[in-house]
Amino acid sequence: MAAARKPARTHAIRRARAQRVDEILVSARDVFCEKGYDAASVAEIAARIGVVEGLVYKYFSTKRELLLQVLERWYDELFGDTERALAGISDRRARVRMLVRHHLRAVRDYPQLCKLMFREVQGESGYHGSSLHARNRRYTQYLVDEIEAGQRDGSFRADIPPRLVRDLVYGGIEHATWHYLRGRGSLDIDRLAEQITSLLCEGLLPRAAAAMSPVRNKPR
Amino acid sequence: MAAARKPARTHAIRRARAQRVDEILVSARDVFCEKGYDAASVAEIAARIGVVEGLVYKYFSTKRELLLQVLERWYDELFGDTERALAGISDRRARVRMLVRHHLRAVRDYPQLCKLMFREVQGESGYHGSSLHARNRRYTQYLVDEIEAGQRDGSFRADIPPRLVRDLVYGGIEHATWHYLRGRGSLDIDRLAEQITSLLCEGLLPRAAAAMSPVRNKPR
Amino acid sequence: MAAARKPARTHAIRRARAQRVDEILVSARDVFCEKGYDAASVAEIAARIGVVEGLVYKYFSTKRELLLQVLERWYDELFGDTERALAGISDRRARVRMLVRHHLRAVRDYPQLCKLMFREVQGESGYHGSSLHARNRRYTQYLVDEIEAGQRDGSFRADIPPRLVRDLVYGGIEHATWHYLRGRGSLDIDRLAEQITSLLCEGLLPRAAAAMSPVRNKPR
Amino acid sequence: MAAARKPARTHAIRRARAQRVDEILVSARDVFCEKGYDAASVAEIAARIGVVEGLVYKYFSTKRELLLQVLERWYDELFGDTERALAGISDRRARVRMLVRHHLRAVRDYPQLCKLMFREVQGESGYHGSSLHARNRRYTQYLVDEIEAGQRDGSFRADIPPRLVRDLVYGGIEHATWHYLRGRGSLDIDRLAEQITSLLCEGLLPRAAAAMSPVRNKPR
DNA sequence: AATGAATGAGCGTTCATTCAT
DNA sequence: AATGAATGAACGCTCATTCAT
Repeated sequence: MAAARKPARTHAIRRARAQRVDEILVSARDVFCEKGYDAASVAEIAARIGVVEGLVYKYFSTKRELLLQVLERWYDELFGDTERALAGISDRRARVRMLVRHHLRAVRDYPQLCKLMFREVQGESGYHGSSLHARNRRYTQYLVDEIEAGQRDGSFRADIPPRLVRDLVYGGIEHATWHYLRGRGSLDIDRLAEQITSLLCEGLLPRAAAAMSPVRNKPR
Repeated sequence: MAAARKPARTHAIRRARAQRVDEILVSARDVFCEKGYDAASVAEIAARIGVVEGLVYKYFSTKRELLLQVLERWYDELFGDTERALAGISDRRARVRMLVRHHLRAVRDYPQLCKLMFREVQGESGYHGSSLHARNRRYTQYLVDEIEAGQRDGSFRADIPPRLVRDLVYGGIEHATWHYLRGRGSLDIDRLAEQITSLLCEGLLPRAAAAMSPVRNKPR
Repeated sequence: MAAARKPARTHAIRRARAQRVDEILVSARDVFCEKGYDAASVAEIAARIGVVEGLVYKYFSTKRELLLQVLERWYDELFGDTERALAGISDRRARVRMLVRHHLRAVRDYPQLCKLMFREVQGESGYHGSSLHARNRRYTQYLVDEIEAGQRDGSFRADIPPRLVRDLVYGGIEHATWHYLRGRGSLDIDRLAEQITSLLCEGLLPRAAAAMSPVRNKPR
Repeated sequence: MAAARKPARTHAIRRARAQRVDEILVSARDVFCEKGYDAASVAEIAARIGVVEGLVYKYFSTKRELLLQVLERWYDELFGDTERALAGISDRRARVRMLVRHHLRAVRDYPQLCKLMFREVQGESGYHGSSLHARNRRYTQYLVDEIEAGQRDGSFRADIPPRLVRDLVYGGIEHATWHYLRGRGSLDIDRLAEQITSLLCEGLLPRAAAAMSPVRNKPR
């Protein structure tokens, strides 16, 4: 009888375990977002879900591991969103705008997670080649792919490295969001997405088109 | 009552106040850059110049004050460079390129100082209105001024907020530098400056000109 | 980012929370009494019970909190003693003598706790209205009540503020104990209690009685 | 010529030295009073008179020495005041009242100096037998002498140790002043002096007089 | 699976004191 | 006589991590 029940029990345990992991990750995300990595304490992460510090270490070997998994989960959510959003859009510029818009939304919703990525994880030893790194590359690759495709079919000029465009977009959004969030204005995502897309896409027009109206500087 | 403190015995080489302050600031800049603010310890900053922790506090009231002054010095150096570089250039696009180029150089030399500004200082209470804030505004204002002047004389389209351009430039450079420094390629500052300038300036062309050649997306 | 902390290896004997709290409070009381508040170090309080500094902070948020709780416990012990001692005594003078006697004993046993109250706690911001303040009021009120009752029923003169009597008793005992403890004589509590009581109660005779035999000073 | 000037110069130097000592002691008294001993820093004491920490150590070997000398000076001032005040008063009770009144004034004017004596100095090793101890004994002896004289000539009962009276007075005043200073009421020195004197002196009536009207306690 | 007592290393900061100049 | 640079030993407090129960 005991043998017969085993699979069910194992399954239940596995489910319980998964739930705990979820709980902890949600709590960790909240605390990391509110306080940043250093100021967040494992004690608080545990306390918020009514458990004890030690238990967290049953599921995650270190505080850092916890941070990494929080961020991995976040990327995994973003992937789904992004792919659903791109589906059915074929116009290049519209696709770019959609990617920009999605990232803006992501940053608005969890600005701190972005910060954590950039502040605490990237560039630390061990990041390069990690599964988080892979997710980050995959995430930003959507935009790079779009630019490259445009360059291949001639709708974008080819003398700008696609990765530079990616950096301007993600770096720019980081700064822009920061300023808006801390500043007086609210963040108008659609407007901002259009402005960024417009600015970059028109800058990316092939020279032939751009050459027709060179920048003429007035004397100062 | 506090226990009586015991006397000092051996002394490091005496230095004039200003020299020590300089030494400490240089050491602090190095350590902050290598480890970030939190992980940097005042003890290490002191040890690197063969001095005892307490002495640092004779010249700087807190660790944070030390960070702030490191950053202020950095800005002060940048101002001189920037103004010398702009002098004598009147062509708008050349001025923009120069600003981009200078910032690229600054970030390449001390990529972490940017990060410190962005991560540790901006948005913390007390930053707004501080002399560091003033320096930061002044520094980033160079570019904003250039864009606004272009918008006023009609050489730049007016439907893009100048501050967005600034954010794309500074945020983008931060990401680009970061990627290049950590990645495989070396950083070709002149080339990168030209690419960024070209991309943005052409994206900033007045609509009338741009409207003549709308982006036509090829089907994927 | 903070450097990773290294693990613990050897552990002191585990104790139930309440027991540890007790142990710590006893140790704290001893060290505070021996050295005073400032010179007492949390490290020593911990070391005396074979425990590490940090553990103290698991149970008490600050050193000051520790002091406060030591004093609260002391008052709580005193209340029990005092009330048991007063029960069944109805003679006013006997009640006063009992209160004096009890305080003398308290001060003899822990002369420094009085001092700590008076020096470190009273008059500090946050004391007024605290639970320690409440205990202090309750404790000294016993005597004030007795004096007031005597004034109401005419057995004590009414032109002396009861609080002055209280101050003379508690302040006087503090000094007297101090001198005796540090001086040559031992502290004969019963005798001293009788002397103080006699001195004050007879000084509290209604004017009518005292007026009959005014103090006649001999010329010097 | 140089030889001839020597005495004058020596004298000038001695004067200058004495002035410095005075300056430092005044500054030290102020800072000790404002902050207490531990919280006072030698740096601040020096800064207030526009000199440098090191100079203080030219004149006083330690911070503690500074405290001791501040207190000695204070006692020396009090002696003069007290003796001038007592001169010409022969009535015993009036003399007691005057002593009480003078101490009340001293405590009102420099309550912190009293505190320092009691908190930081008395009972510390080295106090016993020190010149400060001598001054303290001399100061409180005035009152003890008065009581003893009264006991000798029969105007005070002899079964109360004069030192107990002294402790009640000085301890009581400490508490009373503390309460009044921190409390709502202002300190009416003359009234308080009269109340204390009256309470104690009438309590000190020879048994014969007091025995005529024993305290009759009403049943509670 | 969960608890929670315990560790230990570290950090920012203060300050009495010394001594070269 | 005066300066002020430098020391060094604490101290209060925090927290990731371990492990007995």
